Amino acid sequence: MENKRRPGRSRSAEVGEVRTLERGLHLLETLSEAETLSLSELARKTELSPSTAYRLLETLRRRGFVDWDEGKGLWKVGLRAYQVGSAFLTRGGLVDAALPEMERLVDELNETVNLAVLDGNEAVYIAQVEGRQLIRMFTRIGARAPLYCTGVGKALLMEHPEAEVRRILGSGPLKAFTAHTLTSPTAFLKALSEAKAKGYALDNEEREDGVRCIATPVRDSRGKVVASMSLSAPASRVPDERVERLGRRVKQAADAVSARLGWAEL
Amino acid sequence: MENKRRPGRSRSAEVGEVRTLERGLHLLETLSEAETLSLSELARKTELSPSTAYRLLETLRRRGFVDWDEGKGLWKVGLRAYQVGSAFLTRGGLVDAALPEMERLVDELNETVNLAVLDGNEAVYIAQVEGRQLIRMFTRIGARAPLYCTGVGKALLMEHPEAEVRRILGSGPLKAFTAHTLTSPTAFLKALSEAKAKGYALDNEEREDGVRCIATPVRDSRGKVVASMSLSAPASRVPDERVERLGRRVKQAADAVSARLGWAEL
DNA sequence: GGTTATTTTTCAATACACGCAAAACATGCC
DNA sequence: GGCATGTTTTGCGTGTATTGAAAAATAACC
Repeated sequence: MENKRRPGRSRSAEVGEVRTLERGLHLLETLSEAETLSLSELARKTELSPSTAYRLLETLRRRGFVDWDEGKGLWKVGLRAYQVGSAFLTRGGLVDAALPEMERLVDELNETVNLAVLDGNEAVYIAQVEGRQLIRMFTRIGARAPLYCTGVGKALLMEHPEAEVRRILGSGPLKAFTAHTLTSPTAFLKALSEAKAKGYALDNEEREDGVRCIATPVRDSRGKVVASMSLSAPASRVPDERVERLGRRVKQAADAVSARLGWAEL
Repeated sequence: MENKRRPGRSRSAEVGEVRTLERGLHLLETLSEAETLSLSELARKTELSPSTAYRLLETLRRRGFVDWDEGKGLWKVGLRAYQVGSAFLTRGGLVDAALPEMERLVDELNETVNLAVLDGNEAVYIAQVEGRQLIRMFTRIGARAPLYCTGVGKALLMEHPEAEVRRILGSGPLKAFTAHTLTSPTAFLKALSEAKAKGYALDNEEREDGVRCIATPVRDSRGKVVASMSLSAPASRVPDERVERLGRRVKQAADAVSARLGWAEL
């Protein structure tokens, strides 16, 4: 009685294996890995018969997912694929892409990890994985924070030209949250260039007494900084001699997310 | 004897219509247009039976093209779709060629600059550099916009013969987005020929109240219009007396991109 | 102009995607 | 709780849409 449903099940594939669609998607993937390919190359790489590959490509072309270079009979990824794909980032996909790495960081270091994006001249937290330590950070998803006194803020600005950073900061002295807050644009720019040199940004109790953050940028497939990832912890657990190591580790995690998004470093 | 092959041919589709794949792609498109959708909503919108939609989605999910929100059974576009789609940008180098000029424009004028291409009878934004002004445009990368009420749209149509423009516009009155929208094909054609004469197209709050755009075409090495570049700003910052100057400047930037692509004017 | 390598089209056979229907699962409502 | 309504998932037989072989067109090479 226990294997009553076996016969039907074993017949062919698992649920949700529609061969035709899989083949089409495989063609798309293959195309995206190489710049351009001819039909025969594609057929070879995907192990499809040329006629099948041809018809599938033709279907993809009609829908705009691939393009055909009239001149030299080569196929490439099309505009519609780009459009559909770009929905990923705008629909909160960044968080999905980042969460696994963030969780890994938390598992390993047991401190809270945040993800933030730039909005206007503030950082907005869009994801968080909490460490299991008793002490909690207050940052919440959706919360906003100034750029000049947070790790995520610095990391988001790392690639911006100095002139623009100055414009964002404004001219006046910056509001001090703690005794450590950098209140002059010039001091901030100096800290920023140090961060750039090291590859990670440090917030040394600049926003909140007793809290240090280490942050690095996350890039999209074109290398543009679209977010930043930070590790926040009580200053006591981030002594100077540990900063360098943590910085490298956070950078590694952020880079892994960037890689996931298709960024090929250098 | 002459219609010997009829029976076989008329039986079903044109060459290159693989229904299963088309349905899968249609699901992807539908998903990319809405935030997130449930299976039943998707099935309804795509006019597929729930079981079919389910199996196709399951296949897309296995490949990472869509994701499933475990919590509240909703589907969304997945990471692999993004990865595959972004290959579109690294292919002709259009965006690479344009970004530096776009950034220069933004540095100089401090307004948002967009790059769009023609797809069917719509414009699709493929790159954007945001100005540092507080006011934001809503256009997002990957978004689509009508041709008749946007700067980029007009610029894309500038070289098209009148008959074709008419065909694209259709016969009926065009949907009005604002009080300024040109709703008759004839009025639009007049505006278009003015744009042609001046070398740049103006969108005078035709899509959105209070927003003006100035756009010019970008050409490939053969002189064909492959994209258009626009500057968007609050109408208050683009008074009539400044339009001419801005138009020349945007044209200069777009021409520089065309040159980069190998176009030698005249 | 023949030889080889591709891209398209034709065509018949059958594997496969399909939709129905029913089962599992989830919600709400009295 | 139990009954009703809605959605997601599985099972299964049917018929058609997808398939690969092979041939026909096209191009590329020397």
